[in-house]
Parts: sequence; structure tokens; C-alpha cells
Amino acid sequence: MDPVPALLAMTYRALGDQFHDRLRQIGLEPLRPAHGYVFRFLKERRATTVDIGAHLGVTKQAAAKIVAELDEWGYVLREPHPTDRRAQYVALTTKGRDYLKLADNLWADLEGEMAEAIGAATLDTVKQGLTAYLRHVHGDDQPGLRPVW
Amino acid sequence: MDPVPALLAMTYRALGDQFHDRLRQIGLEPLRPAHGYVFRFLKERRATTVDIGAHLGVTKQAAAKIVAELDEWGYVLREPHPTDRRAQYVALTTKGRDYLKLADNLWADLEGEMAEAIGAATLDTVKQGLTAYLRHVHGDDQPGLRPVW
DNA sequence: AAGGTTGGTCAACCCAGTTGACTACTTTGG
DNA sequence: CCAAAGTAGTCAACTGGGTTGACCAACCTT
Repeated sequence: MDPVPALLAMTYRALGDQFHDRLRQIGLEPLRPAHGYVFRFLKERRATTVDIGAHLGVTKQAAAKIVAELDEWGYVLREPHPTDRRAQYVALTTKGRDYLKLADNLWADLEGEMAEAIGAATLDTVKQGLTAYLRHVHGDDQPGLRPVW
Repeated sequence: MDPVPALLAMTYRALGDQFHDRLRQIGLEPLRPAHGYVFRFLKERRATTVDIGAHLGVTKQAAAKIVAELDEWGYVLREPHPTDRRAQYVALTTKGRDYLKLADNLWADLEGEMAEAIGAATLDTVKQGLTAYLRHVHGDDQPGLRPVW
């Protein structure tokens, strides 16, 4: 059996490749994983570029580039921060929310197919197990989610 | 609960970071994951640079760079291919095998700690589940193991 | 009001990958 | 048998997504 990290990497890639293919079939712009993570992050909270960088585990400069792209493409917009005149909140546009919704459906499809392939109970154990391990390692302050290859 | 790809990515990173830290504590050269995957690949078979590239899921040029580094650092050497005068077999040196052995021990430690944290049975299910999914997606011809972020 | 901290931007750089072109050798099939 | 197609490896130029460092303006102390 392959070692755990290889299993994780290969599964990640397998899922990502399928996701990417289906997005392309639909004809959507080929956003990268980091963009999706930003969407999901912004869905639940208001955030500055610095927050986004911390969430992704990259520098604020790198985060700024990503935000600039998303802005240019119309997925997010910047609005002034209510109390701090240096800062800007980054917010999803309708286009951004639509994209996220579609992507979430795609992910749900893929996860459903995974459940079908290996059994819903097994998939559930996988998710529980990984979640528990992350809690074990990091406690409550989860780090950025960008893997480092 | 986080979506599956995020769980995979975060777990991969968590394991990788710990591995990297421990290697550094021991004082070993900071090889990158790709190097490790090459070691593991070469442990079991003779391979050319092209083979290695295919295994990693990168171009032969990228693979050549990795092999050149490993050669320079003394972990592998190149020997002439017995029948094809264009090709070279890449082989682990003793230094390479020692490194691999040490790294394998480290990985085993980490996997052991993971088993302790989430339960051996759960870990086993995780591994079985991911393996089964990969078989489901790819059949028998597994692709390169490099994730694409 | 002074000094340290923080959000954001600009610019230069890094590095691991890519594409493309090429040589030398091997394989194929008419 | 030989010409054409294919393959191993190398060189060079480029790309993209990150980094570090310097900076300004606003903010937060004290």
C-alpha cells in the first residue's frame, strides 16, 4: 500500500483533475484552486487581503495578486473598511456567488461519486479521520490550507 | 466539515511539515518531496530519467533537473543502459539508500502517531478508502503522483 | 506628539516547472 | 535494407506563482 502522503496527494490530484475537466466542459473560466478557497472563505465572513493571505498560508502580496485577478474578472469587489481607512473589505459579487454555487454542486457530485465508489460509511470515516487528525495536530488554530509541494 | 479536497490538502501539509521539521532536527539536507518520491521509485526498479518524469507526472526536462541535483549531492548515480546507448539508468547510491531508510523510519513514526491519534482501525479505513477510490478512478494505470495546486 | 505596528502597493527576484529545438540513437514497416 | 518515425537526453528561453524588501499612509499606543 502506498504511504499516506502519496495517497493524499494522488487523491487530491484525482479529484482536482476531474473537477477541472468538468468546469472546462461547462465552459467556465479556469480559476485555480486558490481562487476557489478565497470564494469559500469570503462566503462566510468579511475579510481583508491580509486575512485572505493568512487563510491561504501565503504572503499578503501573493494574496493581493489573487484578489486583483478576481476583481478584474468580476468575481469580487473591494469596498472601504468601515473603521480603518487603510483597509478594504473584499466581497463576493453575484457572479462570484454563482460561480461558487456551481462549483459546490460539482464538488458535491464528485463527493457523491466517491461515496458510491468506496461506500458512504467509508467516506465518512475518511473525513472524520482526517478532521480528527488535523485537530490533533493543530488544535483549534488551523493553519493556511495551501499545501507545500 | 471541510470539503474533502481541503482535508486532503491540509493533512498532506501537516504531515509534510512535521516530516520536514524532524529531518531538519536530525540535520539532514533538506530534500524536497519530489526527491523522496524518486528514491522510493528507484528502490524497486531500474529507471531512466524519462521513467522518473512519467512517475512524478512532470516533463522529462524537469525530471532531469531533479536527477542532476541528486547526482550532484551523491544520492544517485547514472550508469549506461545495457541495450540503448542513448539512455542511462539512474541508480541509488548507498547514501541514497541510507537516506531513504531514515526517511521511511520517520514516515513510519508519523503514521504511528497518526494511528494513535485517530485509532489504528480508522487510519486503516482511511488508507483503504483512498486506495480504493484511486483504483476506481484510474484502474490499473496510476498517473503521476505529483499534485497540481 | 512620538514611535511602533499594520494594511496595502510597487518592484525586484526566485525557482520549479514549462515549451521548443536539437542531437544521437533506436524501432518500424514497405 | 533503408528511410521515416519515434525516443532519450540536453540546452535555452520563458512562465507563473510565489518570495523578500522597501515604502506610504493610517492606526494604535503611551
